[in-house]
Amino acid sequence: MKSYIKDDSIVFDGVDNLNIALTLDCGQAFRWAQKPNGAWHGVAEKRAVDIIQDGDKITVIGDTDENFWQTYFDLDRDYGAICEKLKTDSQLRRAISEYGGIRILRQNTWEALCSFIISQNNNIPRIKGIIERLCATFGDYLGNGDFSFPSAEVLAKCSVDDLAPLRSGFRAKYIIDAAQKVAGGEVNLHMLATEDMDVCRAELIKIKGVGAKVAECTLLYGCGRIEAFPVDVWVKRIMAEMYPDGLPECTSGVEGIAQQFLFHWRRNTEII
DNA sequence: ATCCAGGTCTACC
DNA sequence: GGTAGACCTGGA
Repeated sequence: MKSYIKDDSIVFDGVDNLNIALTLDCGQAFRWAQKPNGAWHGVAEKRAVDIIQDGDKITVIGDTDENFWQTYFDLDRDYGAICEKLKTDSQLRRAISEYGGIRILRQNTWEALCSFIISQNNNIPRIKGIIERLCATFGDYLGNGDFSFPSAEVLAKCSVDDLAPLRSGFRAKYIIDAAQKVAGGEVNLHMLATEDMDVCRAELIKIKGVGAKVAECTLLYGCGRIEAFPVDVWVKRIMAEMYPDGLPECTSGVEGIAQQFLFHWRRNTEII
């Protein structure tokens, strides 16, 4: 793969194992939407961009920080090798044959934590709406109708009443507790990329409204921890139906990537 | 109207 | 230590 800057865009040419539509619209990020012209528009941290895919060529329009987007799309990880290993299992082989272009995004940790707190006992359209209102109300205006994701410091100063416009329901108090603990240093997000997984889980669960599932999603989508394994109702079904004796050995160390393929396959396939 | 949505907290065994 | 029930909101 090579990458280069052209005007206000970055071009990644020769990208393997990346399907932009699948990756941006598979429930791991909530701020991307496809425009009528086919481009994917969204904001990551303070960067509002359009993204276009043409075969193995990805163009990021509106930003020129190659390193940021290379990391965001996890382009330094060898998904080809990981998928080969996972295909040892026949059911994963089927899932990968249909959803092989999904990559795990390396999103900002706070943004992922906050987003998955909002996701609990909720549905995707409403999750997106709440996050949109969160950014529009408390984020910085970036122009063209886009807003940055608000910092923990800003939200730590808010009350439950301040968050009323979000219509996030009982989750408002959880967002504030997370913001206060992160901004105040009681919860250290920086350690989550490298510390022992059980230490990381314990750190995140200090936050009210963060249980095993949200903690695991934060580690997987917000810290690059591909060994994290979020278990929700769908994954519970998968485990009961397909892996009653536990995950196959080939998923060891990359459980989160395996989970993403299986989750998507199970949700989108009628017949088991 | 009633149920449900990529869960978690609380109360009680 | 483990598990029913409640929980904001809005679309089906």
